[in-house]
Amino acid sequence: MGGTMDGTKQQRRGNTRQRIQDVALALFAEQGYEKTSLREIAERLDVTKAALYYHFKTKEEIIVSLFEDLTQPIQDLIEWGRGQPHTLETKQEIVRRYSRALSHAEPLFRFMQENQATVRELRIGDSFKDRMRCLRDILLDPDAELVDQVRSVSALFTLHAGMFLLQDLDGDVEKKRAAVLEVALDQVTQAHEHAHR
Amino acid sequence: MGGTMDGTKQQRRGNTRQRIQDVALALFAEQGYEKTSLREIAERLDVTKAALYYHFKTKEEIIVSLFEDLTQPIQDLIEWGRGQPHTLETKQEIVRRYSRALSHAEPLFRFMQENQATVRELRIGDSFKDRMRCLRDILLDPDAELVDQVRSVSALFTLHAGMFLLQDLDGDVEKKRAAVLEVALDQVTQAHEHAHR
Amino acid sequence: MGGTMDGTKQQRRGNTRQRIQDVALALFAEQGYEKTSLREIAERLDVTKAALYYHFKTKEEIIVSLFEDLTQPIQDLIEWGRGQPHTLETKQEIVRRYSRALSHAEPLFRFMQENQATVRELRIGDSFKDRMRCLRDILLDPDAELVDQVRSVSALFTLHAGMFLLQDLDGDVEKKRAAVLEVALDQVTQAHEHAHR
Amino acid sequence: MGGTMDGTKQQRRGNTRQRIQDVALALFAEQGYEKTSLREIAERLDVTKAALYYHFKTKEEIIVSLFEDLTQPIQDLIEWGRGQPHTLETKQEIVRRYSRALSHAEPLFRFMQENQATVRELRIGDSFKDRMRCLRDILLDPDAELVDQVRSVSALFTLHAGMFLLQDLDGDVEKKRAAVLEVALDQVTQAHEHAHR
DNA sequence: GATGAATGAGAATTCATTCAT
DNA sequence: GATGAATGAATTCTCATTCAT
Repeated sequence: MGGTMDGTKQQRRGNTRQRIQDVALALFAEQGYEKTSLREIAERLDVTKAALYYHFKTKEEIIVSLFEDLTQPIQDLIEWGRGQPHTLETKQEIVRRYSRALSHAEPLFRFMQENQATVRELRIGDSFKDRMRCLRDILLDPDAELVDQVRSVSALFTLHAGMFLLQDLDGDVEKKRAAVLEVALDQVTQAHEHAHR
Repeated sequence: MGGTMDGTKQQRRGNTRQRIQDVALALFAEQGYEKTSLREIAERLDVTKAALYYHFKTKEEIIVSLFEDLTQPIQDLIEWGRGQPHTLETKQEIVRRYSRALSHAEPLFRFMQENQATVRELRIGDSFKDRMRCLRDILLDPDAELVDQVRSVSALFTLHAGMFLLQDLDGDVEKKRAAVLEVALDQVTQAHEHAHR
Repeated sequence: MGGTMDGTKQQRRGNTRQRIQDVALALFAEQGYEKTSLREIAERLDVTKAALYYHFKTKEEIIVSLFEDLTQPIQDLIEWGRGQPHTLETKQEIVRRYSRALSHAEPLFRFMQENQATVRELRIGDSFKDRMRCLRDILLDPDAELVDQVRSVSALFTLHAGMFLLQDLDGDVEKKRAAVLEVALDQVTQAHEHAHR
Repeated sequence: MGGTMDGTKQQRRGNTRQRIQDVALALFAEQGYEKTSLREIAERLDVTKAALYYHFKTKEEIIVSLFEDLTQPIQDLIEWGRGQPHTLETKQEIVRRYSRALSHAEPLFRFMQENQATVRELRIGDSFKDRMRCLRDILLDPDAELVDQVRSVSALFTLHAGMFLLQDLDGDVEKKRAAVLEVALDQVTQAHEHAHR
């Protein structure tokens, strides 16, 4: 009984963990981590609080699991970037791929962006900082002028902030994303060329 | 009334209100608004929680008062900007003054930056968004290309993020600030020139 | 069925019940009954909590089963004692046998000793008290002086407490046990002789 | 207003802390520490749980405060004992005074006796063990035979156990206490004389 | 013989807030 | 200008227990 041969099999039972993650991320991103109680998450899923604890040992583990699951592409990107030469092309490709990676894990990144104070206290804080530092170090020429270093970092940050900052600007989402990417590429290019003149 | 002409203005009889604000801001910026309890603030000041309530009606009022007291310069800047023509010089001056204003109220801005999720729920959320929008509208040419709009917004954001992002880059604080300012000016200039060609 | 003649008696197919009892007793004795959760027991055995419920209907049933399995020798001792005349020899033999019985079920008795408050609420509480009373009544001459009654009870208690109290006294375990036994015998003897003078 | 000139002044307000201690001790002794919830204590006092937290930072602090307040006499006794020569008279006096001290803090000691597993995990566990060791070391001749050492320790334990063990023996409480004391004195005397022959 | 998933009850603790003094 | 005492509502988390599979 149940499941039959249609595709509902995998969404019937055994998807609770996934559902918890989805709802939690939505609420964390909307209201912040501290303001979101487990009661609220449980209610939205129509399960008991204790059910959450069956799947995650603590509240923190929920956010940690989200972070780990959703930032894998960025981890991969860093791995890839490390193996490449520090050419302009590499840098541009990093920026392009990062832009794409961000857009996939958007709610998570909005959450991290908007809850830095919280994130700092959580275990993910450090992993996240590490990754940002790695990316930065790939984009940066350590002996470039300070101004160009700022330009590189600013590129990353423009990507980060882009989506959220432009929300109330009118225009098509895809176009805005493209514009943000272009500005970031520009900054990275300026920084690189200036440094290698 | 009060203050007389003797210069005791800022210490008056009992500067507790001020001290509460200072400690609260430090803690809010460090740990976030929700994670900072009134107990903690009171303990640091060596007064009771009830004493806080003599000076502020609610916890929110503390942060609101900080916001109002510390963002006056930015309010003034917006006022000034609105009266100016939309020339490149104006835009550059806005960026310069904004950079200076930010550096004065740094902890508050770090707090707002890092606790957006919280801020959104608080009364200050809207005032803050309004002001950001105003600044943006001064820097922006509404009919500029999207890319240039992004560049302008990115300038603001670079300023905002600058201080925090560059913390673990070595180098003198003042120099870093100057570099950040230069990048921001650059972006605004590019945006403007591109649009007015 | 089961057991056959091959000597596998104690490991049969699946000795889980026994393993649960062992682990539970160890944990109960170490941390107390309330502080030991079924989760902990299950984890140590590398089974699920639900598996425990296959073997025992409730948590209490685990401790009850331990009590019943491990105190059989004492039950027997009481039975035996009741059929004997109230001579000094009988009393001394009771003390000797009791000492031996205790040393076999040591962890259980330590548990009962150290968790009296808990035991009192459990079903075993009364059985235990009954048995202690029986033993006492065999050792006691009801019309002896109060002091001698105390001496008899104290003998029992010295045995009980002996092991644990002397833990941090240096010396060989067997010797300490013998010394404890000697003191207990002494008390019982004094009580008896004093009463029958 | 309030208090007038009768003696009710000090029981009106400001005795809550004391009342919490009283009720808590009664419940801890009756049901054990873990089985007694703060809700229960609060309900008996007709205050909220939060009120308990105004007076004690944690549940553990309640029991710690009881321990510290009620065992002062024993602490004093140890101090006194240390300054005395190791004569039989000293030892007997220790036993006498200890008996008296115990009878004052009876519920606490019953609690500690019956919740050793719990006590061991709490901070008081060690202080308590230390004190017992001190007392033991005053009563003990370190080079006495093992049997006599057991006898000394058994004396202490007889005192401890006395009250509780004899509860269901009929007879006047004071008389029972006297009998227990006599047995304990006897043991200490035997141990001493045997050792100094 | 056992698991995976869940529940309902309850625990300790924390918080912003109030108010008589 | 401030305190001491308290509250009510919420929070995270744990536990014994159940049951379909």
